[in-house]
Amino acid sequence: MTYTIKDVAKRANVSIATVSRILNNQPGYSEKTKAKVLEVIQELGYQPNAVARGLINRRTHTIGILFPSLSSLFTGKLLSGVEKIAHEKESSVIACHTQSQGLKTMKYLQMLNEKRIDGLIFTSELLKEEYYEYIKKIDIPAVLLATESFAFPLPYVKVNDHHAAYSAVQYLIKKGHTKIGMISGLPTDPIAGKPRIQGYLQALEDYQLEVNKDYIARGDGFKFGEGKAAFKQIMTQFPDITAIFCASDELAVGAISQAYEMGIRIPDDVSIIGYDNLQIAEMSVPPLTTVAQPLEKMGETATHLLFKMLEGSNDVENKIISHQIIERESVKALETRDL
Amino acid sequence: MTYTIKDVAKRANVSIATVSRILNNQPGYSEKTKAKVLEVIQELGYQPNAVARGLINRRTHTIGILFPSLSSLFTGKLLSGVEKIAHEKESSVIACHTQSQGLKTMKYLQMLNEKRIDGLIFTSELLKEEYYEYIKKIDIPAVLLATESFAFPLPYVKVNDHHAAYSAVQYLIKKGHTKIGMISGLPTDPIAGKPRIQGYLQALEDYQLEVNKDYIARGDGFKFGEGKAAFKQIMTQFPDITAIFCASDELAVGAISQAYEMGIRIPDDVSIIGYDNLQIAEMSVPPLTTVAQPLEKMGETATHLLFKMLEGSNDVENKIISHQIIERESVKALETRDL
DNA sequence: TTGTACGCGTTATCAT
DNA sequence: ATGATAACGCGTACAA
Repeated sequence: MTYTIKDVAKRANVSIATVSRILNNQPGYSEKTKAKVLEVIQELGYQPNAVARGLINRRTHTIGILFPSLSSLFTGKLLSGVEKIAHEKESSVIACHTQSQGLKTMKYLQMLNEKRIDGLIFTSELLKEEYYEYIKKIDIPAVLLATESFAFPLPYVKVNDHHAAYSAVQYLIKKGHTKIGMISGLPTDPIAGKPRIQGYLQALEDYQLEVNKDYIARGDGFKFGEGKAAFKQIMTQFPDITAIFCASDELAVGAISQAYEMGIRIPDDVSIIGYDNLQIAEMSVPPLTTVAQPLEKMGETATHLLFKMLEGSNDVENKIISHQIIERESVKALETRDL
Repeated sequence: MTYTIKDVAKRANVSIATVSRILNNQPGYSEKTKAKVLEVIQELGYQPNAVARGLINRRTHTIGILFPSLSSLFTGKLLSGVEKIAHEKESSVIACHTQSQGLKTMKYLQMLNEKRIDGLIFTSELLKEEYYEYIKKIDIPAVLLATESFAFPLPYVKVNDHHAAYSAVQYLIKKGHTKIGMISGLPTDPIAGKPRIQGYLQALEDYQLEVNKDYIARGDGFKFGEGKAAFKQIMTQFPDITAIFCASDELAVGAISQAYEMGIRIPDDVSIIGYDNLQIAEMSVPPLTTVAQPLEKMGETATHLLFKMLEGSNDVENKIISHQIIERESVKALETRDL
């Protein structure tokens, strides 16, 4: 049996209005009736119906979050941060899995709209016009997480990919490397592809190192298998490369794995630096040096931002989260250079 | 602007009853009015309010899922499978993060109850009496995923841990190993601790191998760091051990990592077999041989089971999912034995 | 301090 | 084939 506010009212010999007031601690009752009502609530184990509340308050205390993949190593941390803050704000989070498909994404957006979520977090991929138009049409607060949009004005929280990539390559250079390759994502990916490639290029230029476009092996994504393939390709073509910047930790671990198969020693023969600092970074053999995105913190920040919007704040600003080099053992110093 | 059924009705010159009928394709209108109404719906971009629907239908098309951790490698796959089926069933899933804390868990349970979720999935940890009593009290369909309860009658889906552990050790034995250690979780953990230890013990016994309780190094959990520590301990104490069964892939990868630090070669000096088959298993160097739990499939199965319960089916049965040895490169054959 | 009654957006029952 | 209208469980103006 699940009780309603009416049951409580009847049993406590008061009106539902009084019960409601007590529940929402608004003024208008004596301490005595309050005590009585609370007692009855306790007794019955009454729990307010959030659905009814949502209907009348126009607030469901639920937010939605869209991920291209739910099972990637990346997603967990993000979700964890988001859920943490949402929970602090008395809200819950509906996790959706778009598989990067436009159709699925639109369906999820619709479903979330029908459920009247309070706000939306969109993660890790490009915001298509179709999505933006819909979000705008249903007029719901939304923030971008681990992605950004150049075309549409939605606030975002992410690291500066260009800068982070630059830092990684700079680190390699300061360790004395001069022949530096890269395993990248798709250059057509404006979020995680191109900016990292450009950061890499920029660093080489700034330090007057040879830039050879063929030093960049492109994966179709950021996955392990692609890292393996790319490493093989790059190392057979340019065996004199001494260090590689990988655009993701999965790519980097793939490279390490491939190196092992090829009998190439990391970091003795070639140094590897990754990007992300996922759990696998510390678990790899050797442990992976990488530039960290603080994913959990990013999730928290995005959620704080979203709630600020919900509370009607007007100073919603994009947040660039600072990245950081995590030194482990996959990079070897050559003759060190002072720069 | 977000429209209601009233707006549609007015604009189409029909009653809200008719609109509702069309929306739920129930009989009682002409093709002509149907067309007209659909047209208006299109025009306005009307989307039914699921909150109002939930209130009257007593069905929210939302299920809740409780995880001890949201960011573990384990969780993602499980969630992915659950979400997939839920989505097929036109439902969404609220992900909760209990941190294995009783208080938090109870709070989540309450919140989910207030939101009037249709069903609940409880994962990866022991179902306390308090939880069960509450679930029973609010009278909501629930299934256990990657865990089971000996004390309380909730259906579960998981692999047979005892059997899976047995298989792993048997595999080692068939590869010719006779001095086999184990890195385990807590023996007091009735779900993932004890059964795996007993499976290990049983296999040794069945094949008349020496069982030495000290060959078991206990972690406080199943994490990477614990794997490292346990490996160090076990190998310094018993350097003649040739193979180790690890109760999780994280533990196994920790062992491999530690081996690397100690200059012990895997699998040449010692063989390692893991448990889970997470993504890290294929990524490790060398790639990890392990006994696979099909996590995604388990998530799917649990969700199917839950929906069966929702639909009032009475043949809800526990599902034991079959495990499977995934051969990779972390186990070396000694003189092979025919057994 | 307290209660009545309307409305939130639907579905469903009963008329017509 | 269609329309009024009463729920669903709650919050809140208004009245008392």
